[in-house]
Amino acid sequence: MIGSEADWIAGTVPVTSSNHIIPARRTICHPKEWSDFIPIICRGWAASSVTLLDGRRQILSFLLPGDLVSTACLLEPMSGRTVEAITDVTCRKFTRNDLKAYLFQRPQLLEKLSKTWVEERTQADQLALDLGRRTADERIARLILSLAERLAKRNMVSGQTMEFPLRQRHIADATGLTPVHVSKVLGEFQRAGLVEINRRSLTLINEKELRRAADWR
Amino acid sequence: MIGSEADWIAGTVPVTSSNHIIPARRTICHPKEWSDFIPIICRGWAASSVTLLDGRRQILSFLLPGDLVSTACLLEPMSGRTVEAITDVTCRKFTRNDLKAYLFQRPQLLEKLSKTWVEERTQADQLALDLGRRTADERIARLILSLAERLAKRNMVSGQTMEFPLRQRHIADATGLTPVHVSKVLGEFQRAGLVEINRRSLTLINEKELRRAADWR
DNA sequence: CGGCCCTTTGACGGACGTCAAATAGCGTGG
DNA sequence: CCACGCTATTTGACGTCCGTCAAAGGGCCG
Repeated sequence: MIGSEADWIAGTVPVTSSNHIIPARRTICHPKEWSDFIPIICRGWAASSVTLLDGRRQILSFLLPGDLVSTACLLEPMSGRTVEAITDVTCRKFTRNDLKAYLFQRPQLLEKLSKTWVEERTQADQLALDLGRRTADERIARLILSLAERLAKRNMVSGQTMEFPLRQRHIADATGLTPVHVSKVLGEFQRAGLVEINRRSLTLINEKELRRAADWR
Repeated sequence: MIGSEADWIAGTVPVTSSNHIIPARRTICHPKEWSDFIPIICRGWAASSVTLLDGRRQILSFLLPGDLVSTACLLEPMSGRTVEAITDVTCRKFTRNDLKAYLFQRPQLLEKLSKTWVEERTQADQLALDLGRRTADERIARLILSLAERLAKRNMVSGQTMEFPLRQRHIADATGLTPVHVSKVLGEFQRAGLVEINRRSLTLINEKELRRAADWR
């Protein structure tokens, strides 16, 4: 949990919290039950998503250690999202009211909060751009690079390799593609010597080329 | 500007502001120049979008009278977005610092702000779901319905017909499609008797069926 | 009248989805 | 340890939705 985005809250708030351990594939928050608690991920990976009745699903973000589920729901409850553990997850739940009271007495924390808000908004904008206007290759390459970047900030990368517990259906749901197509693209990436994936770990072999494929910057 | 989302700020804030008139097709805010001013639309339609170097563009939201450009950039500047007038637009620009000072002294306004934040976040989630997981027909139908709903809140619908100044390329950029395909889908919608569009105005002929096409609820 | 942008339409192509079958992992229980 | 059942991954054939390209017509304005 080093250098993560939500340190300013996880580390500093002396507020009632309770710890939980959720096994992989179990849901952490149901779309209805966004009521009074705000979870922060302490260990493991999770996904925050929205789903249609017929099963189509869109992952909005992956949650890594230190991440708040969404800063937008800090002050007001927000519904419709499902948060689901990808690996076994340890999380801590804060009660919203305590957190709110605490925050409103510290303007400089609100400043920090609004910075985080802007970041989150920017992420959302980029997601829309990706889904609306980028090709499958670009989307997947960008997803890998952005995860690598976030993991690096948390010291969760050694050399060029990192833990990578995502299933291809997670990647598919995050990029608006099908698992089959994801498999094909990842296959090409590996055959082209851009990355290597095995046993739940990913290595960036040719980061430069991967960035080119991602149209990165 | 009746019943619009940002009334709580546009109507109540006694803060320095300046009025501007921007002709159609002109840009209101450049991606770089998000510095110190926050525009609110008073009259006309605008679009807020992000673009890639090669010209691919994604519209993130349409701005109607009363709309703030984005609540996320109220307290902190945010860059990367372009705001562009669709019709002639009258807008008012507030200076961020004044607004900030004003808000921080009124906790109940901050509450209101955070409610708006949640709404905006929910919109963003739905946009991602649309772009990632819905068909062209669904996306277009939903866009029309959501605009109709927003216009209705502003008393800008008479009967079932409303001003509708969007060009098909706006719809395309908002839905992640091409203008050509938008034309085909709108053609089908009209031939199927769902809507009628002419001379920059739109009439809902068969709203029920349109909702079905949109998979609306 | 001429130029520009928008819209419509059709033919064609390509990116991605669907379906299906084969293989590989992986955890569980014997 | 093996057997098993489940879930992931891979691969190929095929289909479809949507994009591309091009041409023609319409509306608007100088």
